[in-house]
Amino acid sequence: MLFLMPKDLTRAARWFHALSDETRLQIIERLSDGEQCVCDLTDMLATTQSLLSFHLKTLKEAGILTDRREGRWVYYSLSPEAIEELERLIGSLKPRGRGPRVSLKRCD
Amino acid sequence: MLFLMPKDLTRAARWFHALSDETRLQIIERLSDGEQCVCDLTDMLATTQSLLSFHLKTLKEAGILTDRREGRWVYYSLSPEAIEELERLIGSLKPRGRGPRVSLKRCD
DNA sequence: GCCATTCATCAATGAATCTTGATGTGGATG
DNA sequence: CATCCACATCAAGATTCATTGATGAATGGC
Repeated sequence: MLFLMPKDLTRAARWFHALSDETRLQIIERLSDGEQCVCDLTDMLATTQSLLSFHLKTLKEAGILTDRREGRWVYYSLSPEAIEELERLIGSLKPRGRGPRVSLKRCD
Repeated sequence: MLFLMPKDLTRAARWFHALSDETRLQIIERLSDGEQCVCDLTDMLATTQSLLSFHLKTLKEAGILTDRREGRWVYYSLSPEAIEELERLIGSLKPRGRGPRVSLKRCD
């Protein structure tokens, strides 16, 4: 039986929460082509600067993005490790063929 | 450039939201060994029956679980298709190597 | 130093979500 | 039919989250 430690469960829940917003998914979409500065993301994503900053922070705190300041500008990019981690996680959610397709255990 | 249609973005956000709760992840964990009835899940997961029902509904509406009634009992199980879909989705979030590791575009 | 630009943060509002406890529903049993 | 059991649903309160608008911090140009 799979048994994620509570700490991992918490982390997983946080990750998924970070991904549970359309704007944040759009940000990730944009970043999958490479690094972008906040100013360009603002143009592309039709949000306010303040709101975008909030979403970027959410993704960064979840470990999905990293940022890099260069002069006045801040560039965000995807953290490849995080995405791999997510893939592993999803994999672990998969039904193991082992168990009977239909429960043999009766409840009465 | 990846470009998820808005409808897919919405669906993806809903999926991730369904996975963004520790109790729901525990439910999935339990179900990855096979079908379980609600009564057993209640025992395993230290929640109230009512709350568990709420979370099961959330996962079911997201398309992650299916249910099957048998007499007085209801059995829930993971929907394999949904998990595969999720894997594909995660895959699509991956940074494509194509873009420059560091943005070439200058902002001034 | 002074001002403009880029981005982050804060406070306040409203919306969505979680949680609880009570009630409802459908199946089984007698 | 009456009752019990497994589960779902509902209403109400608590909490978390998204969004807005204003302010703050850091950088660079003058």
